[in-house]
Amino acid sequence: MSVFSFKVVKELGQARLGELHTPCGTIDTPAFVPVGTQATVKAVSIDDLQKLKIQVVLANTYHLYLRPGVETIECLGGLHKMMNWNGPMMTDSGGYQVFSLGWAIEHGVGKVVNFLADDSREEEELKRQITVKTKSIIPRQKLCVVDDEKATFISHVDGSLHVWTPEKSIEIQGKLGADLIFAMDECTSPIHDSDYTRNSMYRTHLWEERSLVKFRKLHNKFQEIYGVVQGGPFEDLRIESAKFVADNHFFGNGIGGAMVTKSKMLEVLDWIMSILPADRPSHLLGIGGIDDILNTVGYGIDTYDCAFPTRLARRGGLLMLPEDGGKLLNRWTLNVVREEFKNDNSPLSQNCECELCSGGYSKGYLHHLYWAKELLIFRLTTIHNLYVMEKLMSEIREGIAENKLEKVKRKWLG
RNA sequence: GCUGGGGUGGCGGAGCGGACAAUCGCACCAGACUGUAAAUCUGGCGCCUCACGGCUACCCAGGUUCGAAUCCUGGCCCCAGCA
Repeated sequence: MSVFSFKVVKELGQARLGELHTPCGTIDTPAFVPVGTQATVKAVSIDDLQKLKIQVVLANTYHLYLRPGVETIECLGGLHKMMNWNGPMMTDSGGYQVFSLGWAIEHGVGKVVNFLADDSREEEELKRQITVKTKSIIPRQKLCVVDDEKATFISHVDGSLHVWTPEKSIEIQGKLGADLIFAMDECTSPIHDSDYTRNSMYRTHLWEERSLVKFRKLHNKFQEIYGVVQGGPFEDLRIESAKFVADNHFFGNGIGGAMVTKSKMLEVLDWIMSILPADRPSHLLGIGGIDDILNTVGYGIDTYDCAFPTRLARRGGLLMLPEDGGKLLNRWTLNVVREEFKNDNSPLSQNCECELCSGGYSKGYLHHLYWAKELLIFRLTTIHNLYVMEKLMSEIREGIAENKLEKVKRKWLG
């Protein structure tokens, strides 16, 4: 029997409570996966992560390949040992960097387009907005170009050129040694049209086949691989891509790519989740807004990774529990950077039990730490935001277990 | 006292006759952030106005000029070197 397995413990509608078994431990799902791109969740220690009951972290293959380099990581005993994390781990394939270092720079957009993200406008209006936006973009030097064979990166570290292929990604992911790895894909831009997205999707499928071939050749029993569904916001493409992932022998279903808007994301999940094998774990790549998670667990998503909560923390954005006034309207965020907190002697929360909130730190002090660029702010706020994310996930799990997921959703979404 | 240099928006510091409400930093204010080029990025930042636009400004007082932060005269102040 494989050391890997995924067991659905309980279903509530399409939402499910699961156990994702890996050689490094079991992940209770639904779970949030903090992002530790460079083999560290920025600003916090492994001890911090363990106290926060973080179950699994995700690192980035491309970043680690550039620095410190694969050989060094092997010298240091592999990714787990190097970063002193003995729990389950994921690595991304580098496919997202085709977008973030390529299309995102060229198109001047994020994956969920900020100028479209807040509502569900008419299709025509969306297209018009995209056209307007596209015309206003100032071209900048992108750091990745892509063709069917490969992605070619200009290193953001030193400007050197790097050819990136599915085989290379899988080989390196094998050497890094994360438990759960991803097939190489191309993440497209929200601004790409259906023609580009279609061609890109076929390219991704070829890359995923190549990833699988390489992965099987490695005969590594201590890793499992996820496929990735692409297809942008287009129904026919998403369905075709979901079928592709379903038909290939992946351990898990990854769902990636341009969601364009929050409401489109739900449509996408609606199209694909019934196609993807339900006995596999499903991972929604790069999504981790509180509303996004609450709105998508009901489609059967098991794991989420996202840089947002930890990045937000470093910018002074503190996620707020519903008990402390966190709601959709304020994006569950309190920004201690703002002047109104300068002389605020009150603690952030009476309900949160994280190190920041239980440690007697006032909002005014956090405001000061931020502006004084004191490093403590990063650790405290990151711990807090991860605590809130974990609280959210544990309440979701409890909600599914006790048939009260709707109540949990109402509590958080308001 | 002599010689030389200088006084510009909260600060530092450009500009040296029109394109200057004044480059650029810093500081400050606001917004963004979703598989982390991210302790980052984008705006704003004299006064009035949602805006078009208007008003007051480059130590002070005069002057030259169609036009002055920029040139001239006088004053006040600062810095460096020499006595």
